[in-house]
Amino acid sequence: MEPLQNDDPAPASDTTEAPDGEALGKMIRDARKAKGLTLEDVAKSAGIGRSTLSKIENNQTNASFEIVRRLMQSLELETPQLFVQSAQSDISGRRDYTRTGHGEIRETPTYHHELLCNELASKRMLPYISTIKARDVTQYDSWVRHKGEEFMYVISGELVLYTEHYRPLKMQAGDSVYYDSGMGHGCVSISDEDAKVLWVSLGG
Amino acid sequence: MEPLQNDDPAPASDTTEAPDGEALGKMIRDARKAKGLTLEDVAKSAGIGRSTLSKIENNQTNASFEIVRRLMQSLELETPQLFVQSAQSDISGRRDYTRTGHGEIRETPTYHHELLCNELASKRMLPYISTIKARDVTQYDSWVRHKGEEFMYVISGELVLYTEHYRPLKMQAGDSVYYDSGMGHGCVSISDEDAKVLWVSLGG
DNA sequence: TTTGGAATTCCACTATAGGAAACAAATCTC
DNA sequence: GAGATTTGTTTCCTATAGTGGAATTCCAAA
Repeated sequence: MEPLQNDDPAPASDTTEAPDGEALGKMIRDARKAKGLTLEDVAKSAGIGRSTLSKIENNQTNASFEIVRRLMQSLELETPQLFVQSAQSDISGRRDYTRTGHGEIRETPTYHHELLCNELASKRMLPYISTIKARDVTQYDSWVRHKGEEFMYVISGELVLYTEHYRPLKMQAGDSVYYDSGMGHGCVSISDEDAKVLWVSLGG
Repeated sequence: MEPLQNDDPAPASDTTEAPDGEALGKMIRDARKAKGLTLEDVAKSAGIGRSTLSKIENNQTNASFEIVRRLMQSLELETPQLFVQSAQSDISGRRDYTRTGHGEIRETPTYHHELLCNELASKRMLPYISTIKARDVTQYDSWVRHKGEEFMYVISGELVLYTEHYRPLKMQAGDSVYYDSGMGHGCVSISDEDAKVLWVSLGG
């Protein structure tokens, strides 16, 4: 399995094999870090000792299957916002969230993101649904850039997609758009209800 | 939102929670039997002792991750298959509201595809909307394989996604799933209305 | 039934996984 | 800045995973 920050174009092997000793530790550490959890947090959640977890992450031990299984559960069951951290590596310029303690992630006043898959390390596309607060224009002058491509589909609501190179695009439920996400982009809801948007992002 | 796999309140033993060795041993044994191999064959191939393998298959030991990994390789089991019952499945999806248990149907439909972007040559992802004819089961015995990954989001209707390696997955509007499209897959609408599905496909 | 290969159990033994606690290194308070 | 607190690493030590070998049971075919 690949690290969480899979910037690389990936070998696209269709058969995923179990991570070898080295990859396993890194994968677990990445996942934990991505959620802002401490060794103790995860260890306790998985019902193991934090020293054990430390050794596993550093590949100093050959963990039992049961332990690995519990760790996977613990790391994937928590908050679904795991992706925010991993996607952050692609975003240059601005963070759209602020971290509090213990893996909780506070969304911005404007956006609320919800990841649509887990086991990010093994996936190349990143699908998520964003709720865009109604008529919130607090960030409409700043946009996001992250190398790669992005597909967007409006589930509900009405919004305007602002981009760096094109004129703003008014969109309604059912509309969709495909663009290079290296180009600055951002959304503003223009109706009274929050807009719900499905995004599928592909890193460059 | 909850993971799709967790929508089955009833038998936690089989679906969601790790059957704690029970399933692991059985899975390995089944795989071995399916190939007509003896304990010795597999043990030697995986570089472990016969007695060890016997214990693992009978859930009399908590095997190490490394051992399980080697067994997997020997038996040509892929990670998703291995973890499908213990950890999160590789088919990971989310639903946006609760509902009751699901049936298991293995049928396929007729599709009508609608591309959501043009200039395909310059794009890596392929987004399109498919209308799946209501209760059309004409192709129930054939599925599609194409190297790469695929994300699917149900816009409306009710359908079952059946795949080569996993149990059929009942899905409703708002549900989504991410899977390796090299694995055989197909859909069938199970309600009276045509199902509308958004697909984003990424070639290998 | 007999028979021969396959599977399970038992045994003594070694290596090590995993936990507790000590330790170190940051980070936070006042 | 000193002390307290938190996070991660590194000792130990015990429990057990994993081993080959041999005895025993299982099981299907002759």
